[in-house]
Order: sequence, then C-alpha cells, then structure tokens
Amino acid sequence: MKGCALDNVAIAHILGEIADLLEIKSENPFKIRAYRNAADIIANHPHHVASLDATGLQEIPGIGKDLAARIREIAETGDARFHQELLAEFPPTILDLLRLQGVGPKTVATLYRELGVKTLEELERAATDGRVRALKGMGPKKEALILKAIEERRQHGSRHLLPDAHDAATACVAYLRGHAPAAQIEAVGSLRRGQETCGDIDILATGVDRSLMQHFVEYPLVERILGQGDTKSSVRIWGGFQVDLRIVAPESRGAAMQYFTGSKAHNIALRDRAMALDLKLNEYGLFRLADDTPVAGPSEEGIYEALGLAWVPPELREDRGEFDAAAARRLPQLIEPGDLRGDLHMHTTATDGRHSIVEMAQAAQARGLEYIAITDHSKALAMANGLDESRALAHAARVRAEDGQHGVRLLAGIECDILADGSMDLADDCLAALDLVIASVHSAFHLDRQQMTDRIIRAIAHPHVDVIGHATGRLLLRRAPFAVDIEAVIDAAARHHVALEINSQTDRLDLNDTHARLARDRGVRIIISSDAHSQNALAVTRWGVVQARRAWLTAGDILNTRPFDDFRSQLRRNQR
DNA sequence: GCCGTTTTCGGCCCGACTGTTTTCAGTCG
Repeated sequence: MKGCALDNVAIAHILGEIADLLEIKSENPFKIRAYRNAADIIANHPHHVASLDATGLQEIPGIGKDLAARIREIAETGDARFHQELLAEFPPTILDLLRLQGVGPKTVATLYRELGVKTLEELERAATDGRVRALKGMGPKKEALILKAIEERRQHGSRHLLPDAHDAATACVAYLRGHAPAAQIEAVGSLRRGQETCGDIDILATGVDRSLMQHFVEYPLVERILGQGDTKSSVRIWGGFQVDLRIVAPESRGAAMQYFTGSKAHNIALRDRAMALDLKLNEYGLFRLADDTPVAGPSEEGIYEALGLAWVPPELREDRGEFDAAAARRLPQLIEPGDLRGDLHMHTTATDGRHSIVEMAQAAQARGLEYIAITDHSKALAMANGLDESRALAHAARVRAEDGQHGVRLLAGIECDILADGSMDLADDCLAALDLVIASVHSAFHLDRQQMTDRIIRAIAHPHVDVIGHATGRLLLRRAPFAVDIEAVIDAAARHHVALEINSQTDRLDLNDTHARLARDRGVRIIISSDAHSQNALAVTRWGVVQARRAWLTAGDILNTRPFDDFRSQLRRNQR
C-alpha cells in the first residue's frame, strides 16, 4: 500500500501552492497554469490518484510526464522537493496575502522583496505606517485598499454555502428587476452551476440602460463598492458576499450567459473548440476569426449549436466529459426536483426532530411526496435522545399505524449509528423488524483511513443495512470529510446492493458530485434524502437534486424516483 | 508544463476596471 496515505485534496493542495509560488516568482504563466490545472483535476478526480503509477497518471488529460513524476514523489514522500525549494525562497505565510482582495502575485512579490512583508500583520503595519504607498506602482489608494481587504478577511470567510448564495442572489435580482421590470436579469456563475459553495455572486442583465448600474450600487445591503463602470460593477454586501453585475446588449446575451456561467475549465475548452473552427468566442458572441462576422450570440443554445454541440446544462460545465457527450448528442436527461416521489431520511420528536410522525407525513403529502421513511436516531446518539431497541420498535408501530392515513405511505425506519468497530448500534432482530435501515457514522471521526474504510464496509456487509447515510461525514466550510477510501466503500455498496445517500443538508451534500457519479458508474443505487429535522426542512432535497445533476444522474439512477412498490422491492432487505 | 488530422516546437482565452501611469501593469473573473 505504499504511497496511498495522501488523499487527492492533499496532493492538489501542494500542486496549488507550487502554482502560487511560481506566480509570485513571475515564472512562465503557462507552467503556472499547468500546475493549477493539475491541482484542480486531482482535487475533483473520483479515484485515489496516489494509488496510480506514472503511466496511469499520464492517462489523465492535463497530467504529463513531469507532473506525473511530481505526483508520484508527493504520494511516496508526502511532499515534492520542488515545493520545498520554493518554500525556502518564500515563507509559506505570504500565500495568505495572495488571497486578499486586490492583492495579486506581483504585489505580494514587491511587498516581500522591498519591505520584507511575510504575514497579514506585517502587511497591516506596513500599510498603516505609509510604507506601502512609497513603493513603485503603489499609492495611497492601493494602501487603503489593502487595509480594507485585511479588515474584510477578518470579518468574513471567503466562501458561502450554495443555498445562502442563492438566497442573497434572489433578493438582489428581485431588487434589480424592480428597477427594470422589462429587463432580463439572472444569476450566473458558480451559483447557476450549482456548485456546493460559492465565492461570489454573478448577475447578468440584458435589455437595460446603464442607469441600472447606479441602482445596483445603491442596493441597501451594499457595504462597499469595489468597482463601478458602465458595463461592470462589483460590490460587497452585508453578510460577506461579493456581487458582480454585468450588463450586455441583447445580441450578446447568450454569449455572456455562457461566459459568466463558466466554469473556467469549461470555458477554456469551449474557446479551444471555437479556435479549432476558425472562430473566436468571448462574452459578446461567437465570431468568424477572419472578419469578425458574428456567428452566434443572442442565445446560449446558438453558441453551443454553432460549435457542433448540444446545449450543456450548467451543472455539467466542468470539463468532465460534457464536450464529448454534447458532440455525440448523448448528454444525460438530468433528474429534476419533481422526479422525487419519496424521502427516506427524516427525524421526529421521538429523537431530535421538531415535528411528530403525523406532522412530517402531512408536510410530505403537501409537498407532493408519495412515500416517506421515518428514520430517527439510534441509542448511541444519546444527546439526540436516540432510540434503543424497545423504543425503536414501539416507534415503528406508531409509524405503521399512521401509514396511509395522510395521503402518503410511511416506512418505519431508523438511522442506526455505525459504531467505531463497524458493528451496528441496535440488535439484528430489531433492525430486521424495520422497513428500512440507514447506517451512518456520527462518532469516532478520528480513525485512520484503513480503520474507517473497514468500519463502513463492515456496516455495508451487515444483512439488515439498506442505505449508508452521509458517507464521508463532511460539514462544508466547517469539517473536512473523514479519511476513508470512498472507492472501496462504493465497490462494497455495489456488491451488497446497499444504496448510498446524497444527503441534502445544505452543509453536507454528501456524497458530493464526483463521488455520486463514480457510485452510479460502479452500479450503486442512489437515494436523495432531506435528513429533515422539521417540516420545512423537507424542502432541502432541491439541493441534493442539484448535486445529483452535477453528478450526471438521471431520474433512473435514483431509487426514490420510483413508485412505492417498485422502490420497496429494490431495497437490499427485499432482494433475494 | 502540456499538447499534437499541418506542429516534438511553438503555441497556450481574453476583456473590464483601477490606480498610478503620461502609455500601462496588475488584478479579477
């Protein structure tokens, strides 16, 4: 198992730091791009790349001979000499400076070379003392900008959960539409792609005059104007969001929608494709290279069509195979929120939920669901008042008594803890007597990768486990996923006909998009569930559906899109 | 550093805005 210790995120982190350090050194920009690109590819690669040999690595597009060797070195030794040599030239703390708004690699290099600034605190002192403005190319405004950026860094982190970004964007778009009812105004960017976290909010407006810009910067929630022009402005609003507004002419609307939706990797690949056809693509349209004649622009569909591609749903725009699929007209028919007929993970007042069995059933019926499972916690989760065997069975009897009484079918289930050794928190005969068992890890997150993998696989092998809940335990922006060989977990789930959950809690979204896609590709059945602890929380499945779309999943890939009897027959316990 | 139905060398996406400039570099997306 030599070289399997480092996970993809750790390897990507080192490659990303190399890119940052090379940038501060003003190295060849294309070399920098190669490293940054590789970091991105590895972070999002579904397989554990440390277990690949050099040949296997080079089969990944964007990884060549040198990067493959570098990755092998990192996998085997935990770091790359090249990385260490760069860190010997620049202290690692200057990488923090790079993340400041308005401070880039050139500025960081100058600050370090001329003033010896290595940390945020030293930069703050240098700016306060007026030493920054004395540098060539800088002035009082740049100095004030830096101080402001440091203050903002301290106030807010830089990323936000997708639903929070959605809410902030929706409010801002509504405000803008109030000023220009006839205009087309929409949120684009990572928000439109449904990325699990968003760094900022991009809004695109068409069919308006520049007076909208003034209206935009006067949005009551604006804390600071970062930049203001005729076609583009940026503001920071309360809550820590940066919001960018772009205005384009109607003939460019499709091109601008495409351009500002991204992702960067998708756009670069799309431009490559345009250039191969002697065309030029920018945010204003698709043009013939020879004479700038417009070929497409008003609609996104037109842009993609002119490049020989079917329109690509925003969630797939990550350069993860969508170009081949779009060219072959084989893009998947992605799942829609309305495809879900059931919700198989929710809690009630029996443990840590806020509403009763009946209240949850009524809310599910009101949302148009056909069936639900009540899955309260098991006894190991004492702080949530988890159920022991006798309470679990009594609770199940109450659930069954309400089945069919509220316009929905009810399943009596449990979310049973997977104990540290991989055994179940409740006795086998209790689990056997229920309709559905979700097994989840809620404790002992510190196990090493092998122990955690063995633990979850042992749970999967348990004959009464039907679903594994939130398989990596991550909490977005708060807690990293625990160390686990997710590929091995997926393969075990496939072998035992155990379904994996996409948990729709907005800070979980676990499985994530790449894991869910890998699971489907390996033949694992997937369930999208709310893990609701109240009636209103049933609505979060919309975010689980977004992640499923980013995983290329169709309604057919998701078990709880099936009618009740069909769904039930597909559960592991009901398979022969 | 990657890549290749013209290429193993010579390309590699590109425009808006800001601040410090007197013609442009740096940053951002």
